[in-house]
Amino acid sequence: MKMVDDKQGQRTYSTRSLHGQVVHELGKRIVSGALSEGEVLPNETELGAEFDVSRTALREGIKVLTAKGLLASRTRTGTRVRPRLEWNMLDPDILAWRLESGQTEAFISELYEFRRATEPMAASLAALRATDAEMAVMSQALDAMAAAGTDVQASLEPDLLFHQTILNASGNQLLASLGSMIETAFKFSFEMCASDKKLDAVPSHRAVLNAIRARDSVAASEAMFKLLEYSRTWNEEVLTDLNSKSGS
Amino acid sequence: MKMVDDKQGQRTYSTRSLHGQVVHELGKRIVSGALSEGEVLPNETELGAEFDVSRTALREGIKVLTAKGLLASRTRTGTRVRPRLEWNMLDPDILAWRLESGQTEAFISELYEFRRATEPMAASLAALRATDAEMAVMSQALDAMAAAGTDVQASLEPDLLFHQTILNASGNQLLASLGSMIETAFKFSFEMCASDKKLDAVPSHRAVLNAIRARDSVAASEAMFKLLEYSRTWNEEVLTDLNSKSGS
DNA sequence: CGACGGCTGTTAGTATTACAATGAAAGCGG
DNA sequence: CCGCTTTCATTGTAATACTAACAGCCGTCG
Repeated sequence: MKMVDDKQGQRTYSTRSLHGQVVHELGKRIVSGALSEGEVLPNETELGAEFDVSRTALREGIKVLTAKGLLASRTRTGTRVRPRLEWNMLDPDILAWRLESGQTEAFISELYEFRRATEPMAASLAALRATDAEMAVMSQALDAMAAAGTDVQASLEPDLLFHQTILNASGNQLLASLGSMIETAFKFSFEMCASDKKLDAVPSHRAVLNAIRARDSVAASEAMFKLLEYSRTWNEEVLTDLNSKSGS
Repeated sequence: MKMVDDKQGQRTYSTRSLHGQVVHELGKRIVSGALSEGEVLPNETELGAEFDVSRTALREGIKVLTAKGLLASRTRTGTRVRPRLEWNMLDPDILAWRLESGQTEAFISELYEFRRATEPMAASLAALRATDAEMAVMSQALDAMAAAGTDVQASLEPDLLFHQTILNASGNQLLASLGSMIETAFKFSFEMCASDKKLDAVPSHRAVLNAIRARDSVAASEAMFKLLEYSRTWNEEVLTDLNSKSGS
């Protein structure tokens, strides 16, 4: 029997390899602000020594972060952290790092703003374009959520599947790649679920599915909007509960 | 005197370096479908020979594409193209490659769907949060557009600035990083602008700015929505014109 | 006969070394 | 003070050697 201690998620980059470790360690430092915008990193040999990896492995790691918009290298000048505005904030790894690196509340609020903009649109498109197979998947996911009852943890996986399927069913590849964003939001909920606050997400999800089945794009959009408002409210209540408990 | 034939844009990865060339060449092949999902690439020595670069440079290129979700490497099995669903479709480079690689019409339509979801939201948030400085920038951009008149090309740069500033003013970093998406859409308009169809984008933009100035988030959202519909209609008309001209 | 388990070879991963190219900054000449 | 040259630290590229992982083969054993 094998324990999987490192829940991988959609993370594009595994932490197994050496350059992968460099990516995640440096990535977290940058996103958390330990390395601030414009700051120049030590040169490659020094940095390699610090991480105890060869220059090769280090450079591969740097290239990955460059691809995500976090770093920029130039000869003679060195490698420096690019301004936050130029980062690819929707990159799955960056989302994960932001979640792990403080400012959680503000970040979650950003996520919900973004979801409120995009997911209703996805639902409305899904109402027009979803295939029978996709609706079947959504239906099964809904059943699994119902079976999980008030066990928030157990219901998160089918919940994610439900949302991802809607995104895919929108027929818009840009919307479809927002799955990683939702997953990040769920990772947060997962940590919050110690609370005794009850959440019955099934009805709001069912409303969305029904609207899609009825090919009613307006209703689908509205139902999804309500779902998100409901979910956000729950998250905020749990959060304020936690804060009041820890406060003095 | 030097000609800059390769207009750089926001492109995260320059094509100057060798591994950069590998990134763009392989990236285009994958996005265009010349390399299809699941396909395994030749091994690193062979592929290096094909591009006439060392294994080092090739690997750095591959790492970049892996970071964007296009590739995945495993020992013994080799490097293979990941399924489209797992690509980071909002990555600036991937957007650019999609634009260059056929299916343009469908892609543009996706872009507009996405913009219709996000930009009205950004405008409504900007109405609540924009600083005086940001509104000043928007105002100047608007003036520049007006000065450009019906010269679509000249008006694109301030137009982009206008939209980017709204995204930034939303105070939401996720929304802010959609600038690259708008830029891609504009790159397309740029190519279309040979048309004799006239477009006066200034009034619709002014309406957005006025709503933001008035701190009216609902009006800002609606004005942005109308702006996008107007712009989309223009693009489609130009496109059908072109098609009817080239079609026998 | 079928399932299991070790062996083998291919492939990516890492390390080391050496050298090339770049371009910022110091130095120099006018 | 300006503009040209030279310097040289830093990233970029290459070549080579070795390590680690692991899919698939093959032989053994139940």
